[in-house]
Amino acid sequence: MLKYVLLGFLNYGPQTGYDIKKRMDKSTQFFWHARLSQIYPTLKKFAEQGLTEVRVVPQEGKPDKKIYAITKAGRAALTDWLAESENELPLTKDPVLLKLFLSGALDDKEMILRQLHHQLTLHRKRLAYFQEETVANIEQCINQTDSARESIFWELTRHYGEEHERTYIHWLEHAVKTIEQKL
Amino acid sequence: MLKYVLLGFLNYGPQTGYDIKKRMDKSTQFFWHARLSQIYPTLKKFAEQGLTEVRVVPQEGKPDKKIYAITKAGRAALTDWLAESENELPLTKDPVLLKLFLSGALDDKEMILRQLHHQLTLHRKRLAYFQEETVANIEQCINQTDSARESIFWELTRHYGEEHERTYIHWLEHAVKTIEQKL
DNA sequence: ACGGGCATGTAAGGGGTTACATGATTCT
DNA sequence: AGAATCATGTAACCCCTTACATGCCCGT
Repeated sequence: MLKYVLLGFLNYGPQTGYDIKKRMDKSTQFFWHARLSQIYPTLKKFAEQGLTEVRVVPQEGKPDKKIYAITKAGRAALTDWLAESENELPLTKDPVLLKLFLSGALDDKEMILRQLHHQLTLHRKRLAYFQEETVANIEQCINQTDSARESIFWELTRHYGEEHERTYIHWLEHAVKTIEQKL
Repeated sequence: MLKYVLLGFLNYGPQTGYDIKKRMDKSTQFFWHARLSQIYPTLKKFAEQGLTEVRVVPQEGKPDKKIYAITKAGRAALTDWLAESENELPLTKDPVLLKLFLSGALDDKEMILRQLHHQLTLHRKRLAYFQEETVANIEQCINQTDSARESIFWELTRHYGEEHERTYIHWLEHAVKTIEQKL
């Protein structure tokens, strides 16, 4: 899967693995992410498969830059994958939900409430992130690269993030109330 | 992490790995899941660590039943873990969001809309599942095992599932409209 | 007759994380 | 003075999935 994410980013224009990582951290971070130690080897394989072409830019004091550009074959692989229908729902693993589910094993209701309040803080921060930083990132990207068409999709996924966080926060507030009253 | 999930289920009462798997499929399935091929080896290690005690019930035509019971040490390990605060937000990987984010690479808007409609079908089914099957499962479990206290937590996580699906569906509907209009 | 439930496991491989390695420049 | 940014990678390890292996009983 990472394969296609990388092709997807290369489709915006030629860039290095390091560049892709930075962009990922600012955009797909919350529904897709990867480390450099996974990105570099994956990119390396692309050349063999004819999905990309590489230009090496020598540098001093740093490793040489490897600028990857997507090929026709690469673009074809990407669009094929995008067109495939997704038949499985994503199987999230959420330790917080899991802990709450199993919290019958805890006698101390204050402990559970502390956990939930802590989560509220984290999710409120992330909601703010989607409402501020992400909006700014998208705007900046539109200005720099003239990508009105793409921006529709970026905004849609950003909006999902915002709505998701809002729902999570409401639910946490509801959970706090329920536990305070019923436990 | 699976370690604690298994301890959590064993805390409801002694049972086999097969039993745990069945219960998991009916309850935590959507925020935590595992295969039998992972559950069995993990349970096996517990005995060595003194977290469980095993009773072997001979059977014919089937492998002998191994009924695991949690020990004091096991319960302590479980409650310690439950009390630990979660500092990371769960990093979901959602291929649908990812594809939509990268859909600028597709010229054919109908393809994108088809994908979204397909997702709507899947999520509506799952919403119904949370509203029907899960409710029934919880009720059945309360009747069978006298677990009013635990049921508060089960209902809270079920409720999360319902709200999450509702939000996802609303967002998909919004995405469909946006693409129909703006693309 | 065939599929599903019961009940246990092993082995191979894929995907991902963590740790290690290098080294100049720029910001705080 | 120390951290962050730039820029690449390798190696060990862990978690998880997929495939394989066995075999009876029950329902349709």
